[in-house]
Amino acid sequence: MIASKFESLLRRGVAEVTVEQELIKLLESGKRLRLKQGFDPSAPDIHLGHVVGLRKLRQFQELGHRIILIVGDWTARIGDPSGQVATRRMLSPQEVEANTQTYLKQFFKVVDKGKTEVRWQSEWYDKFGLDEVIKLTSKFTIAQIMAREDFNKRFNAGNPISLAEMLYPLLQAYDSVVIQADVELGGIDQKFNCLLGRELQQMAGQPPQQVFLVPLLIGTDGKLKMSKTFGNHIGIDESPQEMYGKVMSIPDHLIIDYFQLATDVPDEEITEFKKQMDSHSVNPMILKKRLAYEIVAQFHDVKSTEEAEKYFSTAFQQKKLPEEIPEYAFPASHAENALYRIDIAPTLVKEGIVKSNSELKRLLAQGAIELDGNKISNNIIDVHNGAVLKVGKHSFVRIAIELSSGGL
RNA sequence: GGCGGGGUGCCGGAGUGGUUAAUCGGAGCAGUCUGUAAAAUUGCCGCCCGUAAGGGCUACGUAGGUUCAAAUCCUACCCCCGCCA
Repeated sequence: MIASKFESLLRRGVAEVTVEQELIKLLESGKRLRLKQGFDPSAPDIHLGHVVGLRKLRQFQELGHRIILIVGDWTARIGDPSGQVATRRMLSPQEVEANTQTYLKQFFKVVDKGKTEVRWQSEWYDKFGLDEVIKLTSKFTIAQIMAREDFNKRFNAGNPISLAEMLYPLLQAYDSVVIQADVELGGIDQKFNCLLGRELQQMAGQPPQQVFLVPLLIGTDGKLKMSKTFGNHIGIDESPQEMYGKVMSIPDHLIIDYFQLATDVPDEEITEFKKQMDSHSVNPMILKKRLAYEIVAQFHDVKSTEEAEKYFSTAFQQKKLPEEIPEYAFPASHAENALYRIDIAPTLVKEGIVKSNSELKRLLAQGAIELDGNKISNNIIDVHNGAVLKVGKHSFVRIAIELSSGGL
């Protein structure tokens, strides 16, 4: 039985704990635990999927434990072999540094900086000699490595696996030895690497770390795990509006998961939500708005969160214009009764609102562009200063007339 | 070292001399519907010019060549994968 004070920590938003009983013992011992979490400075932006684990880290911190954040500046060179992505290019030290700073900044939006120790793999791997590499690699067999599911799949599919990739789990495991981790936290896809850490620690005469695995959050597409590569992520550095909108666009079946994994909304309430959804006694959209609020409020202040909510309501639900519309200059040829003739194409393309003239043409043909609420089909239009263009579903542009001296 | 297979658009994957800007699927974008959900349905989906019809340019690993005409044939080179050693 889990002691009630750890119930939520060990149950909610947890995929698997190895070995649970031992972790409970550790928690109860009153010892200040060293929790390890690594990251590769190759893709610096943290998204909601990462937050699931980060929130756990924070919970541990609240219990007085210490986080050791490993900057994987060496493993980043190899590239995490999860998935079948091709070998990544090596990053320059400058890139690593820049990515790390971005990462840390975002990381500490969730995790308590004061209770975190940041360590770089280069502290130990820069000095690693070939003899040590051989020593390390000789502790494991090909069969052990091939037991890893994704390697196995790739191998059987005839896809290449470089030897360097095999080194990846070993390096990650060795990190645990160096920092003497009590617990390693990671996504469920990290299981293999984390378990290897246990083995290596035992070989080194250390008590093996407990492995705390969190589920993978499904991305906004509702199918794949959230990842920047898949373009289905909600970045924690995004604006309140973007974030709010993205949460609103997730499929209904993710709502409960998101509540559980990414918010502090109490379990009882979530259970109630689930009941309501199952019995169709609530419009899921209502629950989603609550969800969006809860999520955005974690990364932005209350005021901006409320503004984002309001923006969503006015701009999308009531189809009114949002309050803040970016303004761009449109050169006008001539004026007549305060109407200016402009060509919207150059400015829209220049500002990146549409990708190309061809793109704009398509949008026009498909009725995707509105001028003050009316669809337009031509890029040459007569407008008054301050008119608003809506391009596609998301973009609004306020027209600022710019009179050219020459005229057209 | 030997033998075999392969490099096509964002991805997967057809195509083996002209009718191919390149079948099809996925992703994406947009319209309708709606709760910026799902499902459905329609259209678009290299770039540029043109209101349009249409025209031009660039593109099938790289560089040359054959041909009126090449993603498709030839030569060289680069890269990838597998098997054998």
